[in-house]
Amino acid sequence: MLDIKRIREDFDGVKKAVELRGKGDFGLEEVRALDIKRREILAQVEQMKNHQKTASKQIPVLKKAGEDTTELMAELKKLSDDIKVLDTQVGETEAALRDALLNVPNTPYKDVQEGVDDSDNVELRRWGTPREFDFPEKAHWDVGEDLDILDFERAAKIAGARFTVYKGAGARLERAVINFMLDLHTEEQGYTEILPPFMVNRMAMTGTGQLPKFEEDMFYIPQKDFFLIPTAEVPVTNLLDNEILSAEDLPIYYTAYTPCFRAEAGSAGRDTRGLIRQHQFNKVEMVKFVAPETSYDELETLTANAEEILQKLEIPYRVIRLSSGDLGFSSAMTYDVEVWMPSYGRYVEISSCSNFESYQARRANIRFRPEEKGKPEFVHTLNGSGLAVGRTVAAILENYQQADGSVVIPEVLRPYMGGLEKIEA
RNA sequence: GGAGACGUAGCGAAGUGGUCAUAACGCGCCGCACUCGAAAUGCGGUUGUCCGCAAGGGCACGUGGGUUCGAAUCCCACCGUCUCCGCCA
Repeated sequence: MLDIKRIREDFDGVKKAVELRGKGDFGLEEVRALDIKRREILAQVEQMKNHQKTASKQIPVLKKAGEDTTELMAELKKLSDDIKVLDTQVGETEAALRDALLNVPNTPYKDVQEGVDDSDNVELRRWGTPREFDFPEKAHWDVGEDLDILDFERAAKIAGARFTVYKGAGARLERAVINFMLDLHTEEQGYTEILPPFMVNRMAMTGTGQLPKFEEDMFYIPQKDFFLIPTAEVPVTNLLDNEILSAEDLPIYYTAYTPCFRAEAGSAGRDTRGLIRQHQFNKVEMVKFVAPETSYDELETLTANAEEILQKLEIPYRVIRLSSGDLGFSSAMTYDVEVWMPSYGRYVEISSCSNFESYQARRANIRFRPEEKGKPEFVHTLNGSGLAVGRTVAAILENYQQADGSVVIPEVLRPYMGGLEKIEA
């Protein structure tokens, strides 16, 4: 969430920045009103508490001196009741303020171009050249089914639409991709591997910004008030919630493989075939906790770390910067990495790398001490997919397919496939 | 799931209704003194947050309620940890 002091001191600036996202009102006026109300009541009740405290301490003294305290106690009883009423008001106002604040999105970074939606996104660079096929290329779901390594029909029997069963070399390919990505991040890029819970509580979901606004996108376990994680970002970022790190601890780089669960409410009819949009998919995620002044440099290296995977897999991609209107709720700036998908005839998102600045850190209360004895400050958090595994497998199946229906295994993955060079029917 | 114990500063731990919570005591850490230097010793310092221009004040003893003039202390609920039993991979 945003700093209430910043909203207090630069209301118009914040309002203008938030409105770059379009999509109407974010309740900033309400935030301002609640903030004022809260401070008014607070000043009053704190003064009363001070009196209550001082007077209460007199009671044992007076009693010892043999004086009658009945009258004083009656007076303080009245004061105590009044304080309770005001305290309740403070609590309610504070809760309302926090709720309102949680619904205000992050302000876009200065480099983010103003825009309405994804049509205003800016392409920054391309890598590789899309392959020219000398045969009619197939979509990955056909490649997979023809090779008997993907089974969407049987997945539908046991679960429903938007699920996949991987089989044989397909299952192994998925696992190979996961291991390849994790090894690259941990052995060459300096990340520490985390294997977190796949379910989290409400507080964690609020810390990274999925709640309260996007509850309908999540799978929920009412029995325990748990949510299935929509991304490893949630458990891994919240790992450090309510902690104060020392300056030497930073930067912290974590990477984690997890399945991800998304209800995909509101995307009925979109990407209904294949691996692109599933209720459950695998992803390797990178998460960074860094000092504020370094966070935009860290975003560049984070994105480069994701790109390196596609370079090593030798699959063409491009990098775009999201416009203010396409930016995620908690993000200040986001680069998407998009992989070339022959069946789509275009680039498809495979990674999203974002700098959240202090927005998540403030929600999750993740701080560090810039100087030994100094005041704690909020860290900056970043994360990026490195990469979406199902989409990577889809891209491999499409980009590496052969005229005879087989699929050549990218060289870097062969050690993870027991030396297998090609998947054949 | 059943029974019990516990949750106070970085750690250990005291406090069981009042004028003890920047919280006894111990350890750790930082500074100073002593020393050529170190150890030992001595002295001092070691939470965060909110309101306020400031002076100053409020809050926090796992979390949330309740009782009371006053709660770390009494009561209720929840969360977590540990032990035993049951079940289970």
